[in-house]
Amino acid sequence: MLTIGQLATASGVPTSTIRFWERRDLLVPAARSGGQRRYTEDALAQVGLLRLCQDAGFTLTEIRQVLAQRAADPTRWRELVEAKMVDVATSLRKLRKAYDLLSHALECTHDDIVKCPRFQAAVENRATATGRTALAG
Amino acid sequence: MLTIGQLATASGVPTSTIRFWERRDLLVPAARSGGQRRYTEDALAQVGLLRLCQDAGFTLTEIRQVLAQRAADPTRWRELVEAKMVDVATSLRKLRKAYDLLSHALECTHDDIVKCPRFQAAVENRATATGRTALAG
DNA sequence: CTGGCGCTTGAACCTTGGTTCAAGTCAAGT
DNA sequence: ACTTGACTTGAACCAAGGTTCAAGCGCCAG
Repeated sequence: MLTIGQLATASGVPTSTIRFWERRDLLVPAARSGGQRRYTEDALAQVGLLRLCQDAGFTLTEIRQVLAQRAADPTRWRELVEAKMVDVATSLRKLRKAYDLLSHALECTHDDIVKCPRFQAAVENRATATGRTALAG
Repeated sequence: MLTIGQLATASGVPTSTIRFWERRDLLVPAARSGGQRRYTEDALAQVGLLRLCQDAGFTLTEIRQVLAQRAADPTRWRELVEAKMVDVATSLRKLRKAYDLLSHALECTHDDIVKCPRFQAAVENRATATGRTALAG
């Protein structure tokens, strides 16, 4: 059995965070020995799962839902995962654009980047995608 | 000349955010007419630049630095941009992994994902990459 | 018995990026 | 003159995801 400190070291997640997650119902309350938490190796996988879910862009609230419905309601679970895949794909596209724009910023010969047509196109693109209504001309 | 409301509509950035950015020295204080801010079309590009920098993952603090050194110190400016490109590339790799893992989660035949070798490999990978020291066996 | 380490708790605090609110000002229209 | 609508300010508030702190407990070594 691991203490919380050992679990923290093994998983790379601070003790403060592990307790925080338990308070937030993301981890089942650990067994106690003399008031102290004791973990099995399984907990390592649980903690790892939480970090991976975070990497995938789930908020803690979403993760709680996913976990709750993991075994209980496979249909709903798949929906949540599929929805998140769409989010991730969107983020990927945005990040790729950002990367291209950064790399262009290094190449760009315009002395002021706000005059660069490529930059202006990107702004324009973003603005139209984000609730702009008036002044469209 | 645009009022702040018109600029907000044109750029897709709320008035509250525009004022916030000005307070944070990310926008030069607008000219005033009877106490009210008045903007030229240039401001539209400035606001757009801010949003694009955010998309690229710069924090507001970083953006302030980048802007401050844009004309003043081209060398330093390139460094900041190059450093951010590295960050973005890292984020891209992580997101791709997350995406693959999500898609695998939908396919996976293991009834509990924490038993799936692919999941365990991902956890292991993440843990070793994140300051793990003890219990490496 | 005393240190000291690692654990416990709840509460307070932190950072980032804003949003909302109260109270007031300004310009235009009728 | 009065109303209306958009604007002004500083201050308070929000959400997420933690971190830090004070005060105290359990247990082992010396």
